[in-house]
Amino acid sequence: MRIGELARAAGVKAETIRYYEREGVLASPPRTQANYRDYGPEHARRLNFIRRARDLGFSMTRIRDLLELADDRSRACHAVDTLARAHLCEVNRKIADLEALRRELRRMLENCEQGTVGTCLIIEALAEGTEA
Amino acid sequence: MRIGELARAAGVKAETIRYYEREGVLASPPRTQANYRDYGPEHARRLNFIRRARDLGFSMTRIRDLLELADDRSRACHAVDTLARAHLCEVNRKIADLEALRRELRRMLENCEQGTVGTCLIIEALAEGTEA
DNA sequence: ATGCACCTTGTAGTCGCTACAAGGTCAAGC
DNA sequence: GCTTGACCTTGTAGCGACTACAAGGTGCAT
Repeated sequence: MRIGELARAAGVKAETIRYYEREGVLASPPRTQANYRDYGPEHARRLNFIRRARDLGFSMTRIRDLLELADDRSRACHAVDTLARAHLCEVNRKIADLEALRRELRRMLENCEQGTVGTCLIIEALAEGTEA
Repeated sequence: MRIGELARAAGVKAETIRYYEREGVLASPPRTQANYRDYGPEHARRLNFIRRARDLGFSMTRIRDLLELADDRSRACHAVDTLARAHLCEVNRKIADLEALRRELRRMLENCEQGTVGTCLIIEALAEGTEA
């Protein structure tokens, strides 16, 4: 698979893929005789992971971290444990925040259906509550 | 409340707050006689909202959008409906992705407790599945 | 053999901050 | 009264994660 095809499949620009390679989160693929990058399904899966994780607000550093967890089959258990636990914390917080936001969006939609706009409490949904 | 105090309360730098003001997502507060910005609890709530939304991977444009939903009490119902529906979609997708990631992190932690590291399927958790 | 879509590297620009410089404000302590 | 030091002001420059563009090579179709 050439870079353009992979880019379309993952919904990113070819430049972004080359950027990920430079940054070391996506392995350099083999090259064709014409020096074109030649990707396999493994690359596609990894790229999808990176995109989704970025979309969820994880930094490149965090993602590098998660990928190391995924790659290092020989890592000691307590290291895996510590890392995974930290990530789980962040994930839980994000889910809680998103659920609060979802509740409020749904409430607004219900009000709308009944013709009463009512007050919008989107800000309040994320203003305090789940954090700290 | 002065800018430093607000910054500490929200966990951001004072520069970030001034940046949000320049960008028009946070209203210009009144000034003291010494020309210092003077914030109230309303500003704090809005700033918290912006921070959490950014952390959840929403762009400034999306946030501007959501804040307009919150601010415009006189908006027509079908406009609210369309906007809220689009946001709800994105929120649902993010929650689904995070839940997949959480399942996999939890599974790894369980394996760890039993001393068997096993294979890490973090990438697979986000590689395909919920999207499209 | 000549378009045309695609690839290559490299550099510069954008977005969302973040750090730093140069200077003004003000309460506390001498 | 005067200095010290924590805070504020504006402005400009840098960073992380892309994104766009330039200048040129590749390869298949007509």
